[in-house]
Amino acid sequence: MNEGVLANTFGALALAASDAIRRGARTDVAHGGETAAALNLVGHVPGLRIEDLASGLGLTHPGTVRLVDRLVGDALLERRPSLADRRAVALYLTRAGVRKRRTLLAGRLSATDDLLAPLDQRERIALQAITAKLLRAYVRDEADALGTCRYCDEKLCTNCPVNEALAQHAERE
Amino acid sequence: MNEGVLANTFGALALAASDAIRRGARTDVAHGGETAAALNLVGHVPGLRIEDLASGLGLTHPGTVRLVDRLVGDALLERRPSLADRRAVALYLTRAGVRKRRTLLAGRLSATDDLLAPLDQRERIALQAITAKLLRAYVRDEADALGTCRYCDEKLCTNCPVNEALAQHAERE
DNA sequence: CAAAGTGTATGCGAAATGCATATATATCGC
DNA sequence: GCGATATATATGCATTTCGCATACACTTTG
Repeated sequence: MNEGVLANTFGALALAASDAIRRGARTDVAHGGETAAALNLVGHVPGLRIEDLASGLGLTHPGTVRLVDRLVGDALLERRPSLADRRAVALYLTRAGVRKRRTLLAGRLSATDDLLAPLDQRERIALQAITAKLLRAYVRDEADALGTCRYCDEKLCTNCPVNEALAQHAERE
Repeated sequence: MNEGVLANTFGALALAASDAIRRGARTDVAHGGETAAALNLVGHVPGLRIEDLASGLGLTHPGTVRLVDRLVGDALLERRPSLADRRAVALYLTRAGVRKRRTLLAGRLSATDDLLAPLDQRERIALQAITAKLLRAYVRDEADALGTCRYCDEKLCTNCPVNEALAQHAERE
């Protein structure tokens, strides 16, 4: 079998899935770009600093500051002083932010579920094994993890690479 | 196995793949957004009208007109009068556009190949079957096909849904 | 304690896109 | 065949998101 065929087909499917995820996020959050992902990441890692959020989102620091401004303006996000470093801010979801994130994650899950609906049980098991293998190989450091999993629901992630990277990070300290 | 786990992991992997594809496109084309996808679609469907390009890209018509302006400004795209309908414009790649598209497709292929590198032959065969099944179920009409396959290389697509949809469309006429 | 480094914020501008609208051509009903 | 409606493209204007350059506060290091 020609190798490129798999890469091409898989790329198309990945694009379709990511489109569906972004479409849902856009209707839920009232801001475009990476705003929804930011909300989700802060929910996953409470107390996250803006600098780390920026690297997870793949944005510049100033861009992320403005993005945080938008979410704070919507009362979904809260800046608190960081205890460890008085320069930094610790980001937390407000109660409304927590609710919004639940909506967001539910929408993403249902969109992805719809896409996967045609698969039978055998295929699901095979795809799960392949997907886990690829994701694990792809994610190398903490920034990768935050970026790749910026729309993830950590409750649905066995051996979540983000949590793993954060744990390794904590061990180093 | 909890169903959400597969959807969550697959969503993360799809996002990673789509990020990689877009990153490559961004470095190759000098314009962001859907510009690279437009270049690719016109290469796939020479003579495409702006209206159909817009639906494939998921943009409004005016947005697409401006996008075409950019590519024409770069001498990658050419507007020609449509023979069938004198209101319409038929879009074609210039020679430079053809070259650019080749670069674009090569980059996409290598990025996706890298992502899939950890898989052995058995896994590749399984993933190919699953991917083809999902893609076929997902793509319903011509607009879907243009959108989902807007970064595809039609040479690497067995039973390409775009070509199939276009063929059905031609039959209806 | 001074100097360099790090985290955040702001002024300014650029790029991509949408909405409203104008114009040319096509199609449909009568 | 002609007028009304629909369709394809284009343009003026505004908005949103984001980057670059820079300023300021705090931390770390020598």
